Amino acid sequence: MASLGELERSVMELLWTNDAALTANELRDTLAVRAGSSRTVAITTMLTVLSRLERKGFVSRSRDVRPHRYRALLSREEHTAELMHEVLDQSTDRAAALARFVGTVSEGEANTLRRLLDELAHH
Amino acid sequence: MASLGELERSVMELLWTNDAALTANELRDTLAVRAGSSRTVAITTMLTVLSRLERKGFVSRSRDVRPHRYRALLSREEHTAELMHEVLDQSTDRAAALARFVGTVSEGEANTLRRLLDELAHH
DNA sequence: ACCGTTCTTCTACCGAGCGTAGAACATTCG
DNA sequence: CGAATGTTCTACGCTCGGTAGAAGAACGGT
Repeated sequence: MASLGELERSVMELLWTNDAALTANELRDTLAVRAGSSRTVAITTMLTVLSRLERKGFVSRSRDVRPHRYRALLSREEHTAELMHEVLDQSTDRAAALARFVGTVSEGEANTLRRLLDELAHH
Repeated sequence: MASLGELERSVMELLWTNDAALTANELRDTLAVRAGSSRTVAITTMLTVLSRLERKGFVSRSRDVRPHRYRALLSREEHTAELMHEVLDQSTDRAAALARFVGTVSEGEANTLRRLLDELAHH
């Protein structure tokens, strides 16, 4: 389960909230603004992080344009769902784990799940 | 989200499948047997790992007996459920994330979820 | 075609976390 | 008490993530 560092995570957050593919400089600047200049990194730092994210399979890079543009390979929701599956896969008794999980969700979230499963049943 | 290393994880696996509280030596020996002697660590290594797991809040240690005995604070299923919640908490749109999750679950698991939610509704 | 500017890659350092275990200290038992 | 057993202290090496400079590549204007 490839994990993310703090800066890597911040970058993914930006990519997840921006549908368009962004450049390293756009990401760098947006990050600086969003985090109140407490997060102003060198452009090379941003590029290193993006390369690592690419290697880990979190972002894709358009090499045919200059400057290169990056975007998230999965949406934030897809990513979350994937992580939930990975976590669940570590369990030996999936049903038991699901039971614990369901047992600790809020009433509202339980209803959300019921509705989702209902829709699923009706294709 | 405190994460676990490979050896730490192996130790937790042993503790999760053993209801009784175990000693460092018992864990060391069991580990050696289970992993076909490819995983024979020094007893001090085991003790270090257990101390770290204690600090991280994964195991409790009985200091009043000698040798000390260790056991998992959460069951494997509780741990899995907790991780699922942590993952879900990282999402901005929980319902959307749940939708993705439910959408990628097997038919059998969907039925398990329906049954669990049903039981939940009937207190 | 040239040169300055912009962009990318290469290389490297640091700190933290984990696997690893020896040395030294503490406790128990015969 | 002394030997055996158990625990803590300290420390080293490795990998990973944050960080960025130096060097190389490509572009844009004249």
